[in-house]
Amino acid sequence: MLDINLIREQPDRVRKALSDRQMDPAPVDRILALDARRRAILTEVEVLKARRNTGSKEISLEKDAAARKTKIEAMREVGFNIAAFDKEVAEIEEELRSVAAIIPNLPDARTPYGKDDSENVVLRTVGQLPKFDFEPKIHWDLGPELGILDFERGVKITGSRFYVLTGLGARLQRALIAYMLDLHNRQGYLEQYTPFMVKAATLYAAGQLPKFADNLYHDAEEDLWLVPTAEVPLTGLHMDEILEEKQLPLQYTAYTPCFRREKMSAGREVRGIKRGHQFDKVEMYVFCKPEESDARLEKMREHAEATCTGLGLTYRVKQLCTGDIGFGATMTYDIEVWAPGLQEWLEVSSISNDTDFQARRANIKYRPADGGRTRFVHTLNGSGLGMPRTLIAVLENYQQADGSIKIPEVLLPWMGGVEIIRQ
RNA sequence: GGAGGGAUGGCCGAGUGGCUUAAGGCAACUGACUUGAAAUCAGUCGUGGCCGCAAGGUCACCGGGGGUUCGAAUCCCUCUCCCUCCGCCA
Repeated sequence: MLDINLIREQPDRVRKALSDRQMDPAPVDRILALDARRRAILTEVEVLKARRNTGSKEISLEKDAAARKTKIEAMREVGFNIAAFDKEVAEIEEELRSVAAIIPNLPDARTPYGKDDSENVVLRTVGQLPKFDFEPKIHWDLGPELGILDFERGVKITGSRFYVLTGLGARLQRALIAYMLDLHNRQGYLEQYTPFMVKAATLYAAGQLPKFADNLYHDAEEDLWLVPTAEVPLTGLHMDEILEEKQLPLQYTAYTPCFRREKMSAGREVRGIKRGHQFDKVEMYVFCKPEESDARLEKMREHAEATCTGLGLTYRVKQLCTGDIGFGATMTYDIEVWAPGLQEWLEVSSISNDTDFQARRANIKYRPADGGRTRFVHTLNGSGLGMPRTLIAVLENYQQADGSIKIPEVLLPWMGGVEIIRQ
């Protein structure tokens, strides 16, 4: 949610942001019209309400029955007018909310212009592309051959795009999750275990609703939604709270499964475990003071990079362009790891500064230590790496000529003595 | 799932139709007294909208939404959450 004052005072800036994001700027004009009408009515109706307040008080003091009756009649008339205005204001505010709810955040000035993901900018590549003295296999061959990845049974019990990790495959993923959570704990993030189902208000707060309802799983009977990312419950933790400045920054990490209904075209990118309706992820999330969010974004990027470095994976850092940054984001870094089997870069992490966008929707403020007016906090989110893709990278990078997988050293503490996954 | 009881400011807690612009207490902050602190005294002490350069004015908010009324924290309907008991249950 943008500040209505900002839209009112700098509509051209908002229009430009929308067109930079390849969106229609027309809603800005609708908002301006609704806002002007709303304020005009408010000034009128408030005069009436003030009159009603004093009038009602006079009635309570009026001893003469006839005079009392006259006054009540007059006030009844005022009441009708108030009700009519109130109704109109309510309608305007509802439309204002629904239009404003689909306006994305303003891209940061440093976010490069670009029409879509093809214009994202590679900032740097860390590590060398690994060389193999054999033809590296793709994870969808490696996994089943080792008996740690079972596509057929996933399809049998649930359907297309679902798979089962078996034995050391499941354990390897659990090791990755534990490794990331422990690393983020050391980096200063407080671990959270949250519900995986949330109510609509929580999704709205994080910016997922109303715009992305199509991508979410919803239980109609209980009116609960499955989380598409831990970012949603983590944002919700402090909904409708006023924090003290000394509490900030609040840094959280959480593991959750993520559920996404996105319509995926059959035949394209369907193979393997790269993209599914259910995947696991460890997330980082920060609530901080506005003046700190710039620096926190860089810190969080470093923390995500450390995850890759620890695993010994070659990766590159991209800066997303205006046409590709997320709905609530002002600036976003993506981290992609190299998958030598697939021969492609896999997006495993996305780190964004949402500034006060989510905080407005979630109504999360803080009280400055000097006692000044409350202000909205800034929020940042970043994947500590998405699981199936990281798993792909580990399998494909650590494969050996005989088809076995060497376990990365940082994962050994959770592998129960297993150092190599063999057939 | 069934029966009953609740939800008031940071916290506790009064308040069942109009001198309530929500009593009182605690906590916090400011000042006075004090060498300093404690105690005491005085004051301040919620969030947001609208108008205004400002000072200030005004409106709304007593879990959410709706209704009755000239007037609602208070009455009615409804939803959510919490507590007690019963049932079921990993």
